[in-house]
Amino acid sequence: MTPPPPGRRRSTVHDVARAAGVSRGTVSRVLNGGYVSEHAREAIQTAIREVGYVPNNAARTLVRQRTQAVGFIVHEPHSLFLEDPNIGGILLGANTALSKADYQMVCLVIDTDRDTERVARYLSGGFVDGAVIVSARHHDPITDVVERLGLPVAYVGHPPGIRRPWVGIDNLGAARAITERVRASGRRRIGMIAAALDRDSGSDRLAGFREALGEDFDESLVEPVPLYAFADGEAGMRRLLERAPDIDAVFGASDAVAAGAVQALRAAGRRVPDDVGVVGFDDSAWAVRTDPPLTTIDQPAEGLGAAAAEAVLLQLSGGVADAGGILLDAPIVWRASV
Amino acid sequence: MTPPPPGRRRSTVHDVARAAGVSRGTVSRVLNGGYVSEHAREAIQTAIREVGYVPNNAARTLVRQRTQAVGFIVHEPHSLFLEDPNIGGILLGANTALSKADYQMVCLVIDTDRDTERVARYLSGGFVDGAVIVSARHHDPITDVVERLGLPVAYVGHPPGIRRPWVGIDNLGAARAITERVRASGRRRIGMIAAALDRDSGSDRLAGFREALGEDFDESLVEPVPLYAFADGEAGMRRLLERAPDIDAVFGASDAVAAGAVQALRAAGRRVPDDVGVVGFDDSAWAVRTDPPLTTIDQPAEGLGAAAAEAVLLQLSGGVADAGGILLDAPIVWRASV
DNA sequence: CGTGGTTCTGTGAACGTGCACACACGCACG
DNA sequence: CGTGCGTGTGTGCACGTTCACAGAACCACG
Repeated sequence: MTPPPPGRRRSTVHDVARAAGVSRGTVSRVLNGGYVSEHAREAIQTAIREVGYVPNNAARTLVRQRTQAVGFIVHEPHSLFLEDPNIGGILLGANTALSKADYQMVCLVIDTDRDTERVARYLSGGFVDGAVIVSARHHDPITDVVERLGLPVAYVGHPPGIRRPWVGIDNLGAARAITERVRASGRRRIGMIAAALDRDSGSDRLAGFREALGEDFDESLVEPVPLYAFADGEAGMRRLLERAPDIDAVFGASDAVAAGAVQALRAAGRRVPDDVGVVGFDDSAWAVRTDPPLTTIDQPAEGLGAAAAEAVLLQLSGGVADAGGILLDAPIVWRASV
Repeated sequence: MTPPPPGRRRSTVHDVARAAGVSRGTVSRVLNGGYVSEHAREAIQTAIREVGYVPNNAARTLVRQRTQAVGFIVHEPHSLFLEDPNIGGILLGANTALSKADYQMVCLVIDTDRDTERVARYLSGGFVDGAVIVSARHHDPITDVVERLGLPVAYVGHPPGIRRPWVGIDNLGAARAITERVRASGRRRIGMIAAALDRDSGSDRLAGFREALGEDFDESLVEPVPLYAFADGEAGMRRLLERAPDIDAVFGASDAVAAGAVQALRAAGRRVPDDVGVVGFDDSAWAVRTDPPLTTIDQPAEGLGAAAAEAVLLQLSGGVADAGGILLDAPIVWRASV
C-alpha cells in the first residue's frame, strides 16, 4: 500500500488502468458492473488499493447527472433550531434512512435572507438529487426553486398551498385524545395555552382540544401565545390563572409551554397534579425535566425524518410519491402530571 | 423571463452564449472576471436571466478542483447529538462564518461504523474543500483520511495526538475560576461530580477543581461518572450524599449533571442553595430550567464553531493556520444556585 | 505606414468519468 | 465453413465548465 501519488495529485482511473495493464473502460466496468474476467478484476482491484484510487465525484456527477446526495433543509431561525428538540431527531432519522440507501445527506441551515438565496443557488446548482425540507414557507425562494426545477422533495409538516408529498403527525387527533384523557381523569375546568396559531400544527392542536370538549368548550379558558416556548407558557399560565382561578387542568401546546405553566403554577402556590393537572405535547426532554414529569404526546421525530427521506428516495427511484400527507402515529405518554 | 428551457434540460453557458450572440468564453468571463465590453456584458446578463442559467457546479468543480463547500462533521452517537446543546450552537456558528465567506456548509453526521466509512469516502471523493470536525477520535478512518489527503481542517476540542488547528475553551481555567467563586461564598465541603474523565474536557475540569482547592482538596468528595448526562448527575449525587452527608456545595461537570444533582438533593430533602450550593458548566438550556437556575460557565458554542470555520477558511485562502489551539473565553454566569 | 500596446473576443484543450460502440475471441450450430 | 451468440476488451465521445492561447480591432507613437 504505497502512499498517495507523489505529486499530491489524486489518482484517476487512468492510473489504475496503467497499473493493472488494462484500459480505462475495463476499470470502469469493475466499478459499475459489466463483463470482466476474473483475472482482470483481481488485477484491477489490487491496483486500486495500490494507487489509493477514489472515484472523483465531480466527474461522476457530471456525466451521470446525479449526485447521490440529498439535501436536508432547515428553515428556522437559529434560536429555534437550538430550542426545538424535534429538529435534531428529524435530522437523525433522515440521515439514517438516506445512509441505508447509500445516499449522502447534506444539511443546509437557513437563518438569514442571504442564506436563503445561497441555498436556492445550491439547489439549482445540481449539488443534490432531492431534498427534505423542514418548516417550509409558502412562496419563498426555496419552495419556488424546488417547484421550478421539479426537484424530488418531501416536506416535514404541511406547507399550505403546496401539492407535494409531506409527512407529519395528526396534531388534531392527538390533541383530542390527550384532552379526552384529561377529562376522563375527572377534571372539569380544563384550559389550554395555545401556541403558534399561525401554523397548522398550532391551530390543529387547538382544534383537537375544542373537539374533545364539545359543548363544554369555554373560549375564555384558551390563552393564545405566539411561540412554543417556555417563557410563553409561563406568561400565558399567569394570565390564565388571573382570569380563571378555579382552573383544574391545562393543556400546553408544547412541552416547553407546559413546563412554563408548571413553573407559573408553582409560583402561584398551586400543586401539580393535585390542584391543577398539566399535559404537554412533543415528549421532548422538557417533559422529564419538570417536576412532576409531564404526561404528553410522543412526537416521533426520527420517524418523521425517516418517512420524509423515504418519500424522496421513492421519487428518486422512479416511483411516484403520493402528493399528499403521511400521518405518523403520535401516542400518549402517561406520566405523573395529571 | 421565460420559463425554464422546454425540454427540462438545464441551460448551459452555450445556451447563454447563443442567446447573447457571443461565445462561451465571453460568458465565462463575465462570470469569472476578465476583459469584456460593456455592450457584451449587458447582453449576456439579460441572456442569463432569459434562459434561467445557473452554473453547473459539478463541471465547475471538475475543472477548478475546488467545491466551495466545507464539511461539518459530527462524530457523536445520535443520542448525544440530541442531548448536547453545544453541538447545535457550534453548527450554527460555523454555518454563519462559512456563509459570510460564500462557502456552503455540508453537515455530515456519523452514528454507525457504516456512516464513518461513507463519510470518509465522501471526504476523499472531493466533495468538500475542507472540514470542521467535532468530537474527533484518534486513529479513526475520518482523521486518517483527513491526514492522508492533507485536507484543510480544524477540530473543535482537542483530539489527542493530532497536530492540527483546533479551538476549544480553557476548561481547566474556567473550572478553577468557578470553584474559587464557590469557595469565596463561604462553602467549606465542596464536592464534584466529575464526568467523562476519558476526554480532555472532563479531566481538565477536574484538574481545575483540584487546583482551586489546593491543600483543601479531598479525594473522597469527587464522584466520577461516565457521561455528561442528567441521569449520571442524579446517581452521582446520591452516592456523594451517602458518603459525605455534610457536603455543602457541589460542582457538576456539566449543566445536565448539575441538574441531576439538584434533583437528587431535593429528593434527599436538601434545599438549594440554602443547604447545598450547586454550580454547573455549559450554560445550556438546563441551567435556566432547574429551580433555582444554575450558576455556570458560559460555553461559547457559536463562537467555537465560527472560530473553527475561520481556521479552515484561512487555510483555504493559502494562509498557514497555527497547528495549535485557540482558546476562547468562557466566563462565569452568576445565577441563584449557589 | 510600420510598430507596440491595450482591450476585447473566439477556439481548442483539458478536468475525470460513464457509456455506446466496435471489435476480438471461443464456441456451438446448421 | 459461414453464421450467430455470449463474453471480454479497447476507443471515442459527451458531460459543462475554465483557462491558455491566438488573434482582431483600435489607438498612439515614432
